[in-house]
Amino acid sequence: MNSQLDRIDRKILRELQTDGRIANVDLAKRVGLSATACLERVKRLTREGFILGYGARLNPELLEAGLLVFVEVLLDRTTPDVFERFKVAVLDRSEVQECHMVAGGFDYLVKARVRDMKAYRDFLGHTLLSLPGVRETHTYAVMEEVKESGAIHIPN
Amino acid sequence: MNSQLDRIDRKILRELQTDGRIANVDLAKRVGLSATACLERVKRLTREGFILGYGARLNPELLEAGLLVFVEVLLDRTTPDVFERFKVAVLDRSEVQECHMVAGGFDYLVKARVRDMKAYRDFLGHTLLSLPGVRETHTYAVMEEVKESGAIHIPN
DNA sequence: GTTTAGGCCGGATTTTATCCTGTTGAATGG
DNA sequence: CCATTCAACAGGATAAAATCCGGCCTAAAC
Repeated sequence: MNSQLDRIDRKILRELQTDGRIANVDLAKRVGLSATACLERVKRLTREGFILGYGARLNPELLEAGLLVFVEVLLDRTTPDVFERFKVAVLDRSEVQECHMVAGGFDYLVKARVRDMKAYRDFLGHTLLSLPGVRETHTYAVMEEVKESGAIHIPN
Repeated sequence: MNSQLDRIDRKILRELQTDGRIANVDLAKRVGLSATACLERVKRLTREGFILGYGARLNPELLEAGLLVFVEVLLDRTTPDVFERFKVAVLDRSEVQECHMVAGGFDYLVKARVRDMKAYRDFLGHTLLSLPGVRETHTYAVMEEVKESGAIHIPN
């Protein structure tokens, strides 16, 4: 842990990660500070880049995004610009929640949410496979989301 | 899209997903409502389960979680309770951000953030491989995070 | 020993959330 | 067709929170 963060800073980050909309007054009580001191710390943590922003957690089930899929993508490395073009395409597609370049048996791992299998077929065909340079894909449909917190662990 | 959501509801969800800490007054201006009407909608969206909560987005680079890995896990299906025990273990480990049971060539896909490769070795050895019933794992270390929004797409 | 700076607190002020009331407009039923 | 009902909204009043403003304390620097 960054030594510039003391116990209270870390507690603030944990609390805000859990409930990003907690009132500063309540947050101050939880961490044992006055509202003023607490607010100053939150501002500092934001200024220094520890806190990147805040967001609502939405329910994919109710928002026509009930099917979660992971797709491994292998590119044809002989084609110029494939990596760049793939990135641009992925950034442009709102179904894609995450895309990571990985070291290992393939090039990119894509996490996408779509309405159903039909929507996934469209996504695969119209977006992924229509890109030149995509040599191979493997799709894994999620049957059960065991853990979804996305929270970063912050030690005490 | 769920037909009970109108254009304004969807705009509210988009705004809150982007900035979960926007003041209700400002949100109301953006969506073209009075503060009262806007607040009522947010409460309804929460009551009906569209909004699950709010969270701060933290910077993993600064929080000793700079290495992102995905691990495919194949379980030994002849051992009783393997699935249940695996789930419990995964829920207990704070490095694990996500864990999904998938259909395909393996059983679980785990997303974890650790400090570095050394920490990952510990995680793999002490957590994953020490579980009885884990037959095989494949690790993919992330070299570049192309997209990380995690945002759910909400049509206009 | 004095100065300086950082972090904290409590009270004052501004801003925001929340409550309350009345209006509008659309749908319903006589 | 008109009266009734209901849902959603707006605006003002009040409660709560954020933010600002000195002042205090401590530790480090000089």
